[in-house]
Amino acid sequence: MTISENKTSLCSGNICPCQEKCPLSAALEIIGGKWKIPILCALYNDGPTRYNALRKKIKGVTNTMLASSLKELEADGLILRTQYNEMPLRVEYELTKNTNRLIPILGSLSAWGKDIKN
Amino acid sequence: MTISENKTSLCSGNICPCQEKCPLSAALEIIGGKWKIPILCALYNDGPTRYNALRKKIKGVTNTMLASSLKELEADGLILRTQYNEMPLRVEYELTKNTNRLIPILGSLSAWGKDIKN
DNA sequence: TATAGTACCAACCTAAATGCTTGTAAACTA
DNA sequence: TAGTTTACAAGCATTTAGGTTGGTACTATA
Repeated sequence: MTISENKTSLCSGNICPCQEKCPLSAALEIIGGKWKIPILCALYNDGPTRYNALRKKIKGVTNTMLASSLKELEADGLILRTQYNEMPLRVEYELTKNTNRLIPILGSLSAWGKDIKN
Repeated sequence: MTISENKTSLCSGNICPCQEKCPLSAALEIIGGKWKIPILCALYNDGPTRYNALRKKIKGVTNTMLASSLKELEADGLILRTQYNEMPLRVEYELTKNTNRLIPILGSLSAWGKDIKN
């Protein structure tokens, strides 16, 4: 019945639609939400950036959303938080190596999203 | 001030974080939501599939969600709906060419999502 | 002492996404 | 003619994401 073809697996062994989390859905959840991509893009474009500088660059974001999104991105290993105990306090955020491997994939997605509009 | 480097642009001209929609965010919105990826995976794995077959394969999906997700995917050009006026009515859904170009990108995302867990 | 800057947190509320239940049309089948 | 199957749709409830407001702790500078 089921013919085993040499297709690219989207779920690495598990067949989607899966009950347990597949890595694809996991990845999309990590970068999902309204502010994650703008944050990643800002850090990608400008390198290490301070909290308030991010607030100014990302139009419309609130303290609540920026702080919680940064926390989640840090917990997921996508960004690195470095605190300098100066006065006043300085905190810088930057992309990690994991995220740099993600960038070209997002680039492809962006190109696909551009094409599909035509 | 701004040094023009030869980085991959994620937003094709516009600099994220952007006020207007960038193609990357557009792409993520199209494939976002709880059921879009399971639907695409099911159609990718099994080819043209009927409505009720999708319901059985995708565990936990409701009629409301399946019907509305299919409609959105069709409106966005990701799936093709074909109706056969037999008795009883038969409707089949399948991926379009646009979606087939998306598959390898999702494969990369999946691989990245798998790696990041370690 | 007063003011201002930095990096956040917490409580509350709204709006959007998702879920549940029931209903319907069309056409065969017994 | 009643029942069955298929592919949905409408209405309402619930859950979750996101937004608003206001505040904290620390320290420097005037």
